[in-house]
Amino acid sequence: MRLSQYFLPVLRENPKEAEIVSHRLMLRAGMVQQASAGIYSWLPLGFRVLKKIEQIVREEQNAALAQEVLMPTIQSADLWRESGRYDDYGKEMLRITDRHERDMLYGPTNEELITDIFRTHVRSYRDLPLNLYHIQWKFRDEVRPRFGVMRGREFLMKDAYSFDTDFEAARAAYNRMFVAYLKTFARMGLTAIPMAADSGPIGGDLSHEFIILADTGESEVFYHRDWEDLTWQDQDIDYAGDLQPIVDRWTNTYAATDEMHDPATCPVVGDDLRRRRGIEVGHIFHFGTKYSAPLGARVATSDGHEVDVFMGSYGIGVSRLVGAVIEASHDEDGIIWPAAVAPFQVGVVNLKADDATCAQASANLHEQFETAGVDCLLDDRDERAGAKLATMDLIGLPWQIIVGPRGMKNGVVEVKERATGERTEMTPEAALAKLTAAAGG
RNA sequence: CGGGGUGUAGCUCAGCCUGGUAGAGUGCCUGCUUUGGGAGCAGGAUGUCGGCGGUUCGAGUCCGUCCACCCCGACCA
Repeated sequence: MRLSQYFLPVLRENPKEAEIVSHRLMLRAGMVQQASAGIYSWLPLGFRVLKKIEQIVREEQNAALAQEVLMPTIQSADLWRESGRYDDYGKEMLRITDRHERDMLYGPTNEELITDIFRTHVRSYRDLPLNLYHIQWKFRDEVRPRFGVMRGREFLMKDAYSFDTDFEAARAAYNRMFVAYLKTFARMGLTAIPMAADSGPIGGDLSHEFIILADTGESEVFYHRDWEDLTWQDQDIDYAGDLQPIVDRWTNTYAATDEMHDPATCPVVGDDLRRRRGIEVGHIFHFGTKYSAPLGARVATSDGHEVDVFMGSYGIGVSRLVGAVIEASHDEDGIIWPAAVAPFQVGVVNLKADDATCAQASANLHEQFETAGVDCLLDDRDERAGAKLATMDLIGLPWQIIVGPRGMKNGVVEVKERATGERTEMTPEAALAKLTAAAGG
């Protein structure tokens, strides 16, 4: 993509409505535009990142034996009356009336709909286990939306729902999602710490929030310092096998949100106990028959009984993650995208647009990256060098190739790694080879 | 939902107290000079001063009312 043709409305100054860093940077980098409070349009750069994150989530859900469906944003109130939640759910639920005066709502969540799908089609234990997920926009009419896309009213979310005949099978389903979440966040370059969460009486120990650490996080978290050395080692997971050992390994070390943390009973003391802020990016929990019972979602067991199906639900805040990644990865010059979610892998900067040698060399590099399947943004605008470099730092592509007349005299370009600022001179061919390899192309 | 605040050019803001021709910086357009970290000079375009009502000879400015947005708290993926 050539920047001269790309819609990237960057701002030099901070819009005043944005307080926290991810919100500021997303507006300045031309990723989103607020449409109204807590509701955003996604511009090309932001949309690319959103889709990258969504795709990673999708791939890991599929790998973990979940199947993708798509449920609507607008739901009928009838199902919610059946589950008893129509009156319970407060003003966060956006209620709508259609032309026939029927009560409708913009879904804040999908337990009712998915349970309806299940009860309509599934009658036997032989059809289980089953896990259905979708990635869809939701709406919660928060009193006070803030933090940009991290706490919007409209947000893109993945939620999965598992169905099992008994608690032990439900635990296995829970474990599959637990491990899938570890893999998902690790792929995005994030360390997400699973923290025991309050699930009420039904869930037992089967409720975890996945929290990434960031100083601007919304909530306070406590954890053993061993977490700082615990990183996910990529490995092939057999989702049909027993995942309990992996889950145990990732739950044995203390970590808790402030609601769950009790200094009186906390097993970690002194320097070992770390206290920081975090952002919740995922939440998984088992809720048993809470919805299956009122909605009549039952299956026949092998011995001919009928049981209310055991369910769990597993959410990931996809649009929130865009902001969360930035909170976790930026500096004073702008965003620093982890490669896996970067909108482009490489930015080629032609410092001098009217220099034939530079123009040729940068255009060649751009074309060769595209041919190699590496997303590349070529800054071919007739701008000052400083402005172009500042823009490139702001939008945070993992690698920059700086092509200028000074280097071209010696046949070299400069390769800059955004995260470290480290610059190396090399020939364009070497730069191409290095970054194509780095991008896994 | 309680408390506080802000709406003036694409963006950041001054002007309002004390009513009298709509401003600055940046961005944008044109030209020239520049060209390795947001350049210099010259010229140019841009506003229903958030909406409605009122007071006044006259309202961006005073009064009323509505709306939008932001911040703190409570609440939440």
